[in-house]
Parts: sequence; C-alpha cells; structure tokens
Amino acid sequence: MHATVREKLILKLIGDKGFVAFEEFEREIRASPATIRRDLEKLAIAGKIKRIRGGAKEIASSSAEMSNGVNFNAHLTGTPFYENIEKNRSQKEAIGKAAASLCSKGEGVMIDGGSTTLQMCPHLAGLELQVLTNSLHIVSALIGQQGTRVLVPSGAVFPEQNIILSVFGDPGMPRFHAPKLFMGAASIGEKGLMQADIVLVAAERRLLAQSEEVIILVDATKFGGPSGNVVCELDEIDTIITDSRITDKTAKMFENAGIKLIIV
Amino acid sequence: MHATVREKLILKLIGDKGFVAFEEFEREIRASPATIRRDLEKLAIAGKIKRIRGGAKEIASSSAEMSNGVNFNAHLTGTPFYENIEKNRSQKEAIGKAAASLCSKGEGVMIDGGSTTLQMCPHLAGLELQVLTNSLHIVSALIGQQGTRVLVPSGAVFPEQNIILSVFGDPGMPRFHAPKLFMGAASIGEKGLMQADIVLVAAERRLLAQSEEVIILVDATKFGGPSGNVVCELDEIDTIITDSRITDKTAKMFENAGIKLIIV
DNA sequence: CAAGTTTCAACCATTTTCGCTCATTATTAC
DNA sequence: GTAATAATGAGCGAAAATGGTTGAAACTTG
Repeated sequence: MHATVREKLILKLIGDKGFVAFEEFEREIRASPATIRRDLEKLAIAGKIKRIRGGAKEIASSSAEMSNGVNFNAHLTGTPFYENIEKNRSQKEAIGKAAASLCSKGEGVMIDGGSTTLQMCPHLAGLELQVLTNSLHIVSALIGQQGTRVLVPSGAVFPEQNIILSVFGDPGMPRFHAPKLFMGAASIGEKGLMQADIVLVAAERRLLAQSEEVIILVDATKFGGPSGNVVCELDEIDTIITDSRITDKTAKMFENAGIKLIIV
Repeated sequence: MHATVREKLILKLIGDKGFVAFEEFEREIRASPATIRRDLEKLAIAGKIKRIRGGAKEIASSSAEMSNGVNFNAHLTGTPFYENIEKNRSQKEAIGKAAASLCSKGEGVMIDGGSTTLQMCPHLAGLELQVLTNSLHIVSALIGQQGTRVLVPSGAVFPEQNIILSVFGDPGMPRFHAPKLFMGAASIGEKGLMQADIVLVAAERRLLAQSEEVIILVDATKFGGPSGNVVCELDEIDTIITDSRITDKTAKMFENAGIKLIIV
C-alpha cells in the first residue's frame, strides 16, 4: 500500500470518527505499525491531525476540550468553528453591528479576536478605519475591504489561537495608540473579564495597555460563566455591548461598576 | 507502443484514480520501466502530473495542500498571483525543495513572499525553524506546521501584495536577525535583482538589511526579463537557485559576480 | 508508590524505487 | 544503403521507504 493511499485513509478515518485508536489503524491499513506511526507523525507535523497516546484525533476536537472559550482554532478545520459562529449567531451579528456603529469615520481602533468581534468586520467597510489587530481571523475578514487599513503588531504567530503575540515583552506596535479597543470574552462576571486560554490573556493585556476606551462584546450567555484567567477588572471596562437576554440583576451590577451598557 | 499513446494513457489513468502506482503503469503500458519513467518525468516537467515516489498523482489540490490556515487569499482569486503559481510549477517546486534543504534544524530564517518561495514551505515541516516573513501567503502556508515558529513584523497590511510593511520607516522587527534570507524576483540580470512593484521593493530592502546570507529563488525564465525597480545589486547576493534551463552564458555571468549557483 | 502493561521512538536490516549510464533498436536524413 | 539522431531497454549504485526489534517512557493497577 502506497504512502498517499495510507495518508488519505488515515485522514478519512479520523474525519469520520474524530478519534481513531492505533489498533484500528493497524486493522484498516495494510502496513507495519512502524510505518503507520511514521505516517501519523508526518501528518501531525503538517498540522493535519493531532497525535495522542493510543491513536490520533482531529485537530478540532483539541480545542473543544479547551472548554468554552472563543474557539479560534476551529476556524482552521471547519465544522466546530461554524458551530461556534452559529451559536447565538443573530445576537452576535446584532452586537457586532452595534459595535461598528460606535466607530467614527477615519478613526483608529483595535479589535481583539473572537467569534463576536469577527461579526463587526462586515459593518466596518466604508468607514475608512485604521484597525490594529493581533488576530489573523480579523485580518482575513478585513483584508478585502477597500479603504480599511489593517495594521498588525510584530511577534510570533500562535497557531492554536491564530494570533500574533510579541514574545519579547514589548508591545510589538509601539507607535500605535487607539482610542477604542473592541474585545470579546469567554465569560464576564463580578471578578472581571475572563479568558480560558492564557495566551489570549497575554495578547489582550497588550492591547489594553495601548487603549483608552475599552468596549466589550459578549452575548448574554457569557455572564457568570465558568471560571478562567482574569484579563482585567471591571473598572477597566468602559462599555459592554450585549443582547437583551441579560438579567436586570447583572445589568445593575455592571452599571454599579460604572460601565455603560448597550443592549441590542 | 508509441510515445503519444503512452502519454494519453498515463494522463487517463491519473485522471481516473488521482494516484497511480508505478506498478500499475507497468501493468497497463507495454513498455519498459525506464521508458515509463521518462514519460512521467516529461509530463511532470510540463506540469501535467505530479511525480511522487512509488508512482504519480494529479496536479490538483495546489492550495488544498497548504490552505489549512486562515484564508487570506479570498480577495485575490483570479489575480496574477494564482497564474504565477502554475507557471513553471514543477521547476518552482524543485527550486523550493532545494532551498529548504539549505536550512539547518532549528535555524532562524527569513522568507520573502512570492510564488517560488511559497514552494519552500511544504518542505520546511519538521525542521523546527524560526521563520520571519512579511508575506501573509507564507504565513498561511506555514501556520499549520507543528514545530515551525512563524514571526511577522509590525506594520500595515498591503492587500494587493498580501504583505506586511512598516510605514514608519523602521524595520518592524528590530530584534530579529537571521543568517539566511530567501527571496524571489520578477527578473534578475546584470543590473541586479528587480521587482515590478515598488511596494515589494520597499519590503524586500527591509529584509535585506537584517540578513547575512541572501539566497535567490528564480526559475530560469526570469533571467534578463523585463526592466523593473532594482532591489539590490548582484554583489549583495550570495546564492541563486534556479533550474537547468539557465544558459551557460548567464551562469558564467553570475559566477563572475561571485555568486554560488545551485541548479536543480 | 511500586510492579506490570501498553505505547512509543529510535535504530538497523531489508526491500523498493529512482536516476544515471551505456548498449541496442528504431527512425530519419542524405 | 548508410550514417546520424532519437527513442528505448537493461543494469547498477544511491536514496528512500518499509519492517522488525529493542529499550525507554507513560499510563494503569494493585
């Protein structure tokens, strides 16, 4: 059996079942264990699959166990990302549109990555913004827009999250300072804004340091969610845009913290 | 059996199954293995098929192979860039492979954007390189590779060329310094290396300033091409990788300029 | 936490495949 | 008909892929 055939078969098996045990590969593929292992390693290095002890699984399911954070990685492989996009889609669209309407023509803004902030992008066309973002998803969403200037910081690309993050400790984009920062979140509550992934935390803190007005985009399912890593306290947040499913109690809590609430 | 008949048969077999093992060619074609190999090589050079060890497969899945990252190219479909990828494709693949073999494990390198340098990327998997690039095409080709670290400079995204270029005049990535720079070209001749687009010139001069060894990847159709903007003189170039269609006269000219020539 | 089991990666031997050279055969030109 | 050129076939050394073995690492169980 030839290498290309084995490769296709492996990808097919994993595509079907999500996870495939090594034993199953041995059964399905007419080749020695050593060869199968080599194939798996090659595919893992190429980023097509993820090897785990006892077999191999698709890339996507690795981020599914990253619990409920904004799933950037899924954008790479397809289905789970679209699930995430579809989740609360109409709310996210409305939130994104409202966020876009806060931008003035020609302004410079920063946009953090996430499935909610991503929904801003279609509405930014024609505003002639200068957008600084560290998210490659945002870059790809904005790159075709005429008149929108996209800026990125220097740094290393983190493929799991698809963001650019300077590893030197410096901001990576020293000369840019924006009045507004649009940011998503895994969850938000009394203790502040939280992300599940610490890489995202590091990235977002960089952006926070360079911004004046912080605007958070979250659908109402994110309130009081599971614990995570605190990105910032509530008093660093200026505005929250969310949907109407927010409870009065939660709304009151944010208003007491001095946060402006926009409900769409 | 006549050459033209064999050729048609080969293309038919590959068209049907996608991948055909060499053994199968031997069975279907009444000719010696040596002849079949020669036919395959001819077709591969012509860009009709793709040879791989153990047989040959169809050329398809050009971007599918490397598009497991974010799609920065949606706005570029139908542009000259895609035509360029197909032009002299097999030569570019061979050149890219040779260029990749110059990299040592764990090394830090810079890769300029272009349809030829893009062909390096699949061969870089597993080398655990630190790659600095200003080309989003290169980023998306490398982003899925486990172990390959991708670095980008800060700056504005130029959508026409899909590159990141600092508009402040600074290098955008001050702390990175790489031993090797891999670069393409629109044409190259006695006056030096040339690009048609002045944005590319600006971007490449930044990279040149941070590199020690400059390696140029050009297929042989680029020699003595049309006039353009000079990126650098010949004496700044250390190595040129090209295909065997280079003329003796041109080869002599480069060697006289002290350039090491690698012909694939 | 210790013993036992499973899984894995690294190593080496074997097989397969490839590119090169050279001899042979077919084709063309004169 | 003969010479010259191109195409084909065969053999050989090098490179790549594969298979098997072994010792280490990770996980499990008592």
